[in-house]
Amino acid sequence: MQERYNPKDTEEKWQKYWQDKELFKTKEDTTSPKFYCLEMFPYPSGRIHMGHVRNYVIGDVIARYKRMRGFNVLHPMGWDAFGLPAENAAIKHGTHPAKWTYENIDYMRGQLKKLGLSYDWQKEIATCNPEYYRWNQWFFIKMLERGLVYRKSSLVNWCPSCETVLANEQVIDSKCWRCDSIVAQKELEQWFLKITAYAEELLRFCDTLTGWPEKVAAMQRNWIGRSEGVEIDFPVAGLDKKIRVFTTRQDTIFGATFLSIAKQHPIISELINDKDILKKIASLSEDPEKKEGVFTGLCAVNPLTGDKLPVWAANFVLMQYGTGAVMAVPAHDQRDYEFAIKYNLPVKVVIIQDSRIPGFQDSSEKTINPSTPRPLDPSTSLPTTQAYEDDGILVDSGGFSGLQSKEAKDRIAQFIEKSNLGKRTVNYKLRDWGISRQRYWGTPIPIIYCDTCGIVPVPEDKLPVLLPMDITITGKGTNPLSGVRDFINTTCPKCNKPAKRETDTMDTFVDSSWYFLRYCSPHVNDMPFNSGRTNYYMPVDQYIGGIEHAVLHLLYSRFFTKVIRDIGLLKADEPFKNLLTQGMVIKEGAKMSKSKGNVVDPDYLIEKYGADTVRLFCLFAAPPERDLEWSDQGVEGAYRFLNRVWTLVNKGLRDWGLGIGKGQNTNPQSPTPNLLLRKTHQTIKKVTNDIERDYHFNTAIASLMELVNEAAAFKVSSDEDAYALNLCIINIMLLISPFAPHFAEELWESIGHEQSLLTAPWPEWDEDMAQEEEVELVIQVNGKLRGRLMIPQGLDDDSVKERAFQDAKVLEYIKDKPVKKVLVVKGRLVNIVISEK
RNA sequence: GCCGGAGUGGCGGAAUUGGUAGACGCAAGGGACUUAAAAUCCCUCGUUCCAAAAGAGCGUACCGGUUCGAGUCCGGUCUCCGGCACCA
Repeated sequence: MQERYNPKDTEEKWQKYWQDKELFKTKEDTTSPKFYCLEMFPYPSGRIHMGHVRNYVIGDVIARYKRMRGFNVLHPMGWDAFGLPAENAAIKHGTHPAKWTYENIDYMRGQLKKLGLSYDWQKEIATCNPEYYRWNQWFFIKMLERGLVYRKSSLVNWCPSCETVLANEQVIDSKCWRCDSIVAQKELEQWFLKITAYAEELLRFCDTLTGWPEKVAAMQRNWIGRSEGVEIDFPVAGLDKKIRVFTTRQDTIFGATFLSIAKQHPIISELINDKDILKKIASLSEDPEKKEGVFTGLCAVNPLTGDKLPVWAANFVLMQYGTGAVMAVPAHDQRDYEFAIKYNLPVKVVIIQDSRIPGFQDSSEKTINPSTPRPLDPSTSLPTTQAYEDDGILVDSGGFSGLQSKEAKDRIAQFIEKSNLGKRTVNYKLRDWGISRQRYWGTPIPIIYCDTCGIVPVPEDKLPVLLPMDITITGKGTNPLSGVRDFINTTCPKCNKPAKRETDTMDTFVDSSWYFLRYCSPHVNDMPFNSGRTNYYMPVDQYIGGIEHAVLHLLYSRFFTKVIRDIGLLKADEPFKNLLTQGMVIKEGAKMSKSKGNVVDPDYLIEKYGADTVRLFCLFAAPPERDLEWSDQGVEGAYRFLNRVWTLVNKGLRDWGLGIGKGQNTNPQSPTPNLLLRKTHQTIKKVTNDIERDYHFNTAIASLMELVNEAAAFKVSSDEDAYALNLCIINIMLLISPFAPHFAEELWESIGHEQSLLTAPWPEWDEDMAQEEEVELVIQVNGKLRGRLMIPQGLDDDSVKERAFQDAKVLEYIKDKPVKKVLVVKGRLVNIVISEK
């Protein structure tokens, strides 16, 4: 063993060893308990960053730990390899996207290997490989057969910089998720996946995701956005036409004073001829801050009151949600209220506050502003400046007056259904997933357009539709594929006449929606995956990745899993049993980014300190779910720690013959076990429990540091001492191995092992050995700490009290004051309660 | 506005079931070794009172409550972070 710790040599040596001996190869048996450990695969952008390092190190520790615990671990890695940056690089540097992508993959694979990550590289996949993306096409056709795919023209989110469409989930704050450009709206023909068909199940199963952070499940529920209400028909006055509205507040229907409809509502083009009005409607503001409307000239009839209500086109009514029309109740909806004030429309109060409703507060002293007509404050009957949106008691509502909102909702819904005026409905905010992308570097959508037969899917046996490699990408104009004649021109599979191919490619989120299934059997060619093997490994036991995919990738994957289950290939209902969303790596309080100039280069760090130091720092500086503040000095600290362990082992080898089987426990029945031995057992227990308890590696490593500190201070003066220290150091090696694997292997070998440490089981602790014989007892007087003393473990309460009352300092506090009560918490403290006077 | 989460030394963070607040590490200060420096090792390190020690007081964003006892539980307030937001 070398005198000095030399990470570079050590790490290269063991990486080669692991590879040569195929130690990370997945076992093909399906009898032992399995553990599927998965980290979100990266986009091959060129080089890995610290966020990747943290993500993959966390996963690697879990995989290594579970292997030592005897699980059959599947721990794969691959590449989310289709995507726009490859095309941008092609435009900028004149390379082919495929070449650029595969070169990046090669470089990044090397980087991951240098981190000592224990992947089974034989399971590696890249989504841009035809062997992979043909199954995207296959799933697309299967979904088409099941009615889960359709094509329609609609307003879509258009990113002018990426020159492509984005799904709703991919628009963040009106900006493109990838490049932050402001997203525009554009009318386009698109292919959609009917994720809404699974809205109810996706929502319901959120409750079963107990291994997920509550936050992520909440975000998904929020995104799906279920709301119950009724659809009601409002006849158009004087015409045989109806406007159907959706509302969740049917209890306020008697307070409706007008209707608001979306400016794209079909009734506008159908019934309105006045060019002036049409023009005004068309030029309504797009700004969501400003409420604007135009009176259409139409009137509708409230089916419950018979009142005539003016119909307004309003810019804040969304055509995509509900029916594109709403009944406006300004007294009880803030938006309608503001709109009514602006256009001088009537306000009618039909709900008043109910003192029986929890949260009711009597507010009799309200400021009165009599200048403009306002609805009445429901509790004071005085004018107010806001709509009253809470539940309450119905007034002025015909036969429903006097009911509470909750009951009124039910009764009015019943009445509407019975009278054939409408029906109860459920609406979701979730919309179908538009997957067409007007780009080259993605999966071709397997569709053919035939003048005779129309839209024809490519037959299964003609898959894959290969992405042509012979292209030029200019970045100007349309999709590069539309210029490739050999690709576009084909024959119709039905009638054999000349036909054209679809030139759009799929959203790359399709690729990542099922890759975790492919990993289970990445080399099968007749199916997307082997069901037997996949059913054995699925669901993923631990999934690890960034919170940014809380809705996007995680929702799409859940959807795909359910569809594939319904196709009959999979048993699992949900893909990811446990989810860990790791925090960001930040420096100087901000996310690392090139523009801020605060990036840390993993290659440089590995070169300088070695991968084990980088791994250890990432794990020690914060628990995995929290943000990690990068600290160069913290890295030094991790490096120092490894050096201290190295020195400890070196000294042992030199001074007292550290090695396998060194020393005998000369007195195994000794009534006072060696203190170092006890600390060793306590540390095994602590490290194991910290890993099992939400992967709190930071405290696990802290306790290892404590043990190392004690071992370093320990003086060997007998055979028993040597035995204890020997056992302690061997356990340090085992316990540190998931965190700093090369380092542990090197030490393991240095004490005489011929087999890799990877074949060793995780150590177990002996509860008796870990037990303290004496514990420190804290004595409190009236809850304040007044003394400490050592007592034997398990001393009975009466003796504990007796000893507490022998403590001189404690007696001084008590003096002659009467003792009211004495409380004993076993093994911890005594609290003596006395009267103050 | 609604829904999550957080607030503890100079810093990152511990405190697992209501029971010794500040483990472990970083930084800082002092010392040893050295011609010197680096590395390494040892000591100090929440704050106030006191020359110091001993000791005592205060202290987990703020106010209050429950309890023998609260960083932890309850009610309210403030601040910060994340998500959603004309979704009828």
